Amino acid sequence: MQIRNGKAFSAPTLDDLDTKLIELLRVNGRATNQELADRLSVTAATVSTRLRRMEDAHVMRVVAVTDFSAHNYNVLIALGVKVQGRDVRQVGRDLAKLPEVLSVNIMNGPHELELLVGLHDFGEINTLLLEHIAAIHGVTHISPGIAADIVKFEFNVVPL
Amino acid sequence: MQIRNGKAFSAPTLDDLDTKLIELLRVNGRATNQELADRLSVTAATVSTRLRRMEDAHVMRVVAVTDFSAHNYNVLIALGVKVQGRDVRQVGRDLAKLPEVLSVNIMNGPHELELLVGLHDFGEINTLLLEHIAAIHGVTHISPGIAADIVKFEFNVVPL
DNA sequence: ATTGAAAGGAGTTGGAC
DNA sequence: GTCCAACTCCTTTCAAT
Repeated sequence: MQIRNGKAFSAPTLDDLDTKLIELLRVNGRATNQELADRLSVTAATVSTRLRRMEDAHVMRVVAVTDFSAHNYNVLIALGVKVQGRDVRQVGRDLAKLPEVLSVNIMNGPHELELLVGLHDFGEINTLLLEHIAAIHGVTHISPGIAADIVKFEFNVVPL
Repeated sequence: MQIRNGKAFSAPTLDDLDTKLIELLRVNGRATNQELADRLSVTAATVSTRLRRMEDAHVMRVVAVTDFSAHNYNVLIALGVKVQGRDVRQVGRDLAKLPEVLSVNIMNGPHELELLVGLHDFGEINTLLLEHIAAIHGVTHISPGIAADIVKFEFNVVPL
């Protein structure tokens, strides 16, 4: 359970049909209601109702995703960031606004924040670190150099 | 440039219209072609052509994403994993198959792999660590306990 | 909660610019 | 590459079960 708009909010239970709809939309988010209906042996009207219900309940959303190459992100780097004198979460949100920053995790470790950043080339690393990240209030230390490669990036599970 | 099906493959350049279409589909992936067309002052036929072209070129995809709560992932944990005697990438792929594992990054640091895992509750942590992760060939050490919280999880940039 | 039918709306294709 | 127009197909609504 979570709080949304100041009210307690429970996600409705997903039955078999809901789950199967999500599964199909994961493969093709622009499949027509009719196509989904045919595949699951229900009517398009039912699909329409179910999808609306899930979207309204913020259980599922259909969105466009793009390839790394479409953004020309050829270099992927993980960064540890130390924070002092400011709320960690707030610093994290500031960092998250940078377009190069793909993910921001708050950690209980030597570095309060851990970032995954995408760059067009290695030449950008200094600009990014010095001008963009180090410039943010509260950031006291950056540990770069730990090049990362992504094996799995589960975009199907996101906070909405 | 990348290699796909044994052939050199260059993503087509995205012009203004393509970019704006993606932007709109990021907000609502099930917007109708007509709606997109109206907003961008072109015809639905043009939108149809552009979307097909981008999907065929694997530049963009529209997919369903679900909320953490829909999966009942209430606990989020980052894990460092040490690997010995086996290819790191291969171990990473094995770990990626576990449903709890949301992301797998290959790192050049003390831990060769870094995972982000989702759990239904803290009680699951022992099962996950001992029975699922430690059981994978090549895994020699796990550093748990660094609880994580996600500020940003950029699902809009994924390998397709 | 699902259905069926009907009316309005949307998608695609081919030909012209 | 975009548009127009026509045809086909889809979406939504509402009464009924």
